[in-house]
Amino acid sequence: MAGVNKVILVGNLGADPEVRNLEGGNKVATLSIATSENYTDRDGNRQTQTEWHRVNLWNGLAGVAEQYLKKGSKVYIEGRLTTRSYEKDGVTRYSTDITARDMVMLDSRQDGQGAPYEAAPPQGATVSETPQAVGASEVSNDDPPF
Amino acid sequence: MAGVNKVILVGNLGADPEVRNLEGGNKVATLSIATSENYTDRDGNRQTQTEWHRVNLWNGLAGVAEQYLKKGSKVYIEGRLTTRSYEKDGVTRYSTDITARDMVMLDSRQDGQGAPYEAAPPQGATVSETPQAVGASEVSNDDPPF
Amino acid sequence: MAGVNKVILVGNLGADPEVRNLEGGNKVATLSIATSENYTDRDGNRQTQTEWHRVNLWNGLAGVAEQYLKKGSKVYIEGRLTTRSYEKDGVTRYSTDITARDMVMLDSRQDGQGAPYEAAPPQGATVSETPQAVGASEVSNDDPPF
Amino acid sequence: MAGVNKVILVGNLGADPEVRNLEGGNKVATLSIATSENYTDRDGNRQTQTEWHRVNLWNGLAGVAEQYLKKGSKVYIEGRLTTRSYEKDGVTRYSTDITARDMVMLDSRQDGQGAPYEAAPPQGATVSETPQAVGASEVSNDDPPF
DNA sequence: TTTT
DNA sequence: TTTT
Repeated sequence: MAGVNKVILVGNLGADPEVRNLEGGNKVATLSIATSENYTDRDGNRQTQTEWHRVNLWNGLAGVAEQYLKKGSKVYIEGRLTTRSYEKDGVTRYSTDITARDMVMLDSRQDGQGAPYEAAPPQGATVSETPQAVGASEVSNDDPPF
Repeated sequence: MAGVNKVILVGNLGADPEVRNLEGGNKVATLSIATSENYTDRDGNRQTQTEWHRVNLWNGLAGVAEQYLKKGSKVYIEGRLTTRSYEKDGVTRYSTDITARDMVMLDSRQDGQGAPYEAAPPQGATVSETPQAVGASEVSNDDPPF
Repeated sequence: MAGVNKVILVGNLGADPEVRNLEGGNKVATLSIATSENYTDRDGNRQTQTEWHRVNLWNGLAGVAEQYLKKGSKVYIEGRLTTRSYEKDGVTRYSTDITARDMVMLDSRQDGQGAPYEAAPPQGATVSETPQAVGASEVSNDDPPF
Repeated sequence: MAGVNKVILVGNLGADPEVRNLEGGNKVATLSIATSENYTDRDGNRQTQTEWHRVNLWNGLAGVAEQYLKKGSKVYIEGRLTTRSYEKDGVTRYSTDITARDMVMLDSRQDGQGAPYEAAPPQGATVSETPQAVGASEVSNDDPPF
């Protein structure tokens, strides 16, 4: 029954995050992320192909995105595919998004012009929806690593 | 500019593969794959959430899918997300698919009723769009491992 | 500073799990997993290359491994690389293991000879070290999906 | 038989790449990459845990590493685990490395002091051991995407 | 040491 | 539409 549904992206935000505070007290941030691949076409010319992805982050991750990400930011995202259906103009339509489970910010702090992030975390800070206490890597101690 | 666009799925086919032979000589197989996750809801009841994924396989991979996969087959898929737009009834609509890069068949041969596959490859046979010659794992020899 | 350290395996157990109950109350199961790749060498002969991996599972995952896995079982493992050093005969030696974060069992129930698992979970049951409540896939409700 | 053996890293080089040109004409570059995770220990203190990984890149990838990477560079690596054994002082020892299949450079060009890269590719350029021609994302054309 |  |  169970399976694996995993997406891994490294790309840049095409716009600032859109953040919504929902009635039930949850927060969701939506990112539009471009992943580009370079390749050489059959005529030998270099081409770039870009895909755009809608990524939803919830609560803790949404707060970090709201605070630290902006248009142009580079991020690593791990999540899962979720397709939802909705009615529009009497037609059923589908939208496929990525729900993030982990995010790593990949921009250098020092690359900013000015001081865009007041309380910026260290470059590359990892944020998980479900924070994990990571113990020592020794198998022989009595401490689980997750 | 370049980035990462990766999808990893383990799930079951909801139907037999749909195979099309294109005019240019290419072959494409489309799979409908379900990935299911079990969880306990806030009332303590076990629930299953299923996502459905459209996966396109090309040429070599398509041929293997056509020959060996059927409704119910369990597979591992690695690929990338591709969103295309199309017009329907004068409205632009979007469809997000997965283009497969690698596939591993996860069914045992012996689970079949009868002998569905005349020339079945070993269970779990890996098929790549771009077959790789894998050398010895010794770093010290003069042989690259890919 | 933060980064990504991820391992994904699909392979078979070379032996039954080794389970230890530690003094602090933790349980650890160690799996020896083979991943095999087929390729054609430069002389055109089919070859198989097998890598062996040591995988450690903790507590909840260890219990599931102890109960349901055995020599020959096929599993999907997601985890991270952990290298530890130890002294042996006055020499510092290193061992690189994988610490599992998720496991999916890939064997069919019906492939058993007899009834090896009294209370076997559904085929492909996913077990996580940190169980996740997964909500609906609707973005528009007020329910976070993780 | 076949399986999956995949490693994904995002981390920084602890030293400049070590490059060797082998007798058979192959080139190999070895990277030492740190992946760090932040967590809160049971006393509520923030801790960082760092793992170090040995990554081997061959030929084309090795050339790119040699030319563009240096101590401190941030990279995304995808590859597979390879364990080799060797004799030292009459004892069999094991070493587990990662053989890279893809690399994405994650540093901004503009972060350099001076002009370290004469012919630097765009930031985040992806390099694969086996370059892939990536076609259009339209399923309906006759062009395979890999 | 697995699997086919 | 799958799987258990």
